[in-house]
Amino acid sequence: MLRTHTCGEIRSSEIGKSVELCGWVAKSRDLGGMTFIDLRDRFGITQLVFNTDDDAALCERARKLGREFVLRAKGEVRERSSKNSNIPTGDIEIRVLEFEILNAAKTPPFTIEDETDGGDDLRMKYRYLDLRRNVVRKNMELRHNLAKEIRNYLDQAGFLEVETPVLIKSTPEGARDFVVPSRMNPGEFYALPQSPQTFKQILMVAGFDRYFQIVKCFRDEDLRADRQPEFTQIDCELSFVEQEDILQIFEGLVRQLFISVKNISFEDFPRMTYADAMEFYGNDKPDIRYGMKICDFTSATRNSGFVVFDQAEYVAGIVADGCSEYSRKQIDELTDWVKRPQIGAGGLIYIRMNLDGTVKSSADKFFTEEQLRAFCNQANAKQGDLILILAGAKTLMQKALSELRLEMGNRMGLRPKDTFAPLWVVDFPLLEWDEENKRYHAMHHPFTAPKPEDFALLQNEPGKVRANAYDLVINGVEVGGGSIRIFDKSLQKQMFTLLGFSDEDAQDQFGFLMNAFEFGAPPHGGIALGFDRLCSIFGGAESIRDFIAFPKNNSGRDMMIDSPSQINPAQLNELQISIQKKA
RNA sequence: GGAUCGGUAGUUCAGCUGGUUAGAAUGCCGCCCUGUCACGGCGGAGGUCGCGGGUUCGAGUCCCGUCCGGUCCGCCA
Repeated sequence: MLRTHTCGEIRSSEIGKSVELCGWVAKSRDLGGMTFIDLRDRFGITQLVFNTDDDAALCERARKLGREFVLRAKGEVRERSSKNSNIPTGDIEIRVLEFEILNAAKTPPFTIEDETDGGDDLRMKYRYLDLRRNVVRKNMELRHNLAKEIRNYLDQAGFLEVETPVLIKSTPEGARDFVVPSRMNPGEFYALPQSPQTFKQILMVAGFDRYFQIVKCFRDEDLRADRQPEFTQIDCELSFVEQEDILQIFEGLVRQLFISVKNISFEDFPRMTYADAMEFYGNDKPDIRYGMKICDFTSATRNSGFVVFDQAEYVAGIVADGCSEYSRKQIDELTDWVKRPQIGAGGLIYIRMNLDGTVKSSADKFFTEEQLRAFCNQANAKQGDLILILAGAKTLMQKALSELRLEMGNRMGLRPKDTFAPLWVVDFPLLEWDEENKRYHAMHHPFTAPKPEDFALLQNEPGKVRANAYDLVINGVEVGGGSIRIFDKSLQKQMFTLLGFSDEDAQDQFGFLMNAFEFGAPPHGGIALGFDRLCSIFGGAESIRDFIAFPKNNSGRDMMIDSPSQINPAQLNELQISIQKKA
C-alpha cells in the first residue's frame, strides 16, 4: 500500500502518529513562509502543511505543485492551531516530512468544486474530472447504496438474480431497436433488448418462481433529460401471484429504500385509477405532492354565448391558491406560456376571487357574477384564489392543463425536492388507438393480460378493455410499470391478432414464447423500475445524467469517447455491409 | 421530423438602438506575504466574437445558411 490512511479518515485521535497519504492536489494556499495543500481523494480532504522553518527546500518544492497533481506524502499528524469545522478532518493537519509527485497534471479546464464553473458539454467531455467532484461522486455512491439495498431486499424476498442475453432479436413493436450485425451470419442482425421481457417470462415457465435483474436496456429513440439510449432497469417477475401481491412486494421495496437511504417512512401508497388520473390531473403520472386538481366546467359553461367555450369540446381549469393578486403582466406571461406550440392552448381565461370579495374574470362579458361565483364554488376556490381555465379539444387540453398545473406548482413552490409522494396508478387500458396507423397498440406491451371482467369487451369494444397493469409514480415521475401477463397460448395469439399481427409474423417473432406457454406456463406477472430515475428522485434531481457515470448527450453521443463513430472499411466488408450515401 | 434558447479570454458570463483600442469575474503565469482554508496584496499574459455568405462607409451586434450544445413537442410497446 502506498498509504496508511485515506484523506477522509484522520481525526484528532491520531495526533502524533506518522502517516502516509495519497491523493490529488485540490487547492494550495501559499503564504510565503508556509504553504497549505488540500489533498483530496474519494474519501475526503486532508490539509498538508509545509513550513520554511522546518524544511525550506521541501516547502519550495511544495509551492510549485499544480492543481490535480497526484501526490504521496509522508508526515506527522498535528493538531491545527486554527481549526476548520467545515470538514471532518478540520481538527488536524499533516506536517509533511517528505513527498513525491506520483504524477503531474495539466490544469483542468474547469474547477473541481461543488459549484463548478464548467458547462455541461465540458463536464461530459472530461467526465473523469467531473466525477472527482463531490456532488457527482455522491450521486454514484447513492446509486451504489440503492443497488445494494435492492439486491438485499429482493434476495430476502426469494428472488433469484439471473442474467439474460444482450444480443437478442429485433421486434417491430414498441421502441426502435439498436441493431448489431452478425459477422458469422451475414445479412442478419441481433437487436439489443428494450427490456428482458420475454426472457423473464420464460424464466417463469422454467419454474424460477421469482426473478430479478439490475439490467441495461436499450431504446433507439430521441433523448430527454430523463431518457438515455441505454438505461438501467430493476427488472422483476413472479409466479403464482396476483396484482395485489406485486403491488405489496414492490411497495415494500420502495418503502425500504426510503427508510434505509433517506430515513423517510411511508404509510400505504395511495392508488388511483388511470381514468381518475386523466380526469383530475390530465396525466397518467400525476405529481400528488399538491392538489390543484382539474375541474371540468364543460357542462356549466354551455350556451354562454362565449364562442371560445361554446365551441370547445372541453372546458376545464385549475385553482391556484392565493394567486388572485397575480398582475396583468403575470397573467399575460402565463397566457403566452400556454400558447406555445409545445402546450398548444388557444388562450387562457381567468377568474379572480379577490380578497375584497369581488370577482373578476377575463370572460366578464359573458357571465353574470352569480355564474362566476358558481364556477368558483364548483372548483372549491376561495377568496384570494385564481382560477385558470383552458378550452379546446379534450385530450389536448388535458395535456395542457397537466403542464399548466406542473408549471404553477413550480412557480408556487409546491414541488420541493425533499418531499416525496409515491402513488400507484392502476387499471390502465389494455390498448391504445393509433390514429396514424389506424390500429390498436398495446398500451403497456402485448403480453399484458386483460382484466377478466373485461374479457367480454375484447371482441367488439377492445378500446374499453382494462388491463391488470400498473405504474409506480413518485413526484410525477413514472418510476416503474408492470402487469399481470398472459400465460395462455390462445389468449396470447388472440392478442397478437388484435394488434394486427398475422399468424406468421406472430409465430416468427414470438413463436418461442407461445411454444413455451404450451409446456406448463404458470400464472405470472412482474414489474420493472427505472433505476436511473429512481436514483435521480432520491437525489432530488430532474436529470438522470448525473446518476450515470458515463452518460450520453442529447444526440445520443458520448462526448468523452466520441461515439458513435465510423468503422473502417475492412470491418464493414467483413460484415458485408455497405453504407448508402445520403441523396 | 418540429419548436425554442444559447455559442464572445482556459472557464462562466456582460457587451444597449450597428460606431474608434471587445470588458468583468474566476482560472493561469510572475513577484510579495508564517496559520490559511473562497487566503490576501501588486503586476502580467490570454480573444480570427462557432463557421460560411450577405446588408452597410462600418457587423460581436442586423439578415440568410450551416455546424455544435441545452430544453421541449413528436417519438419512447
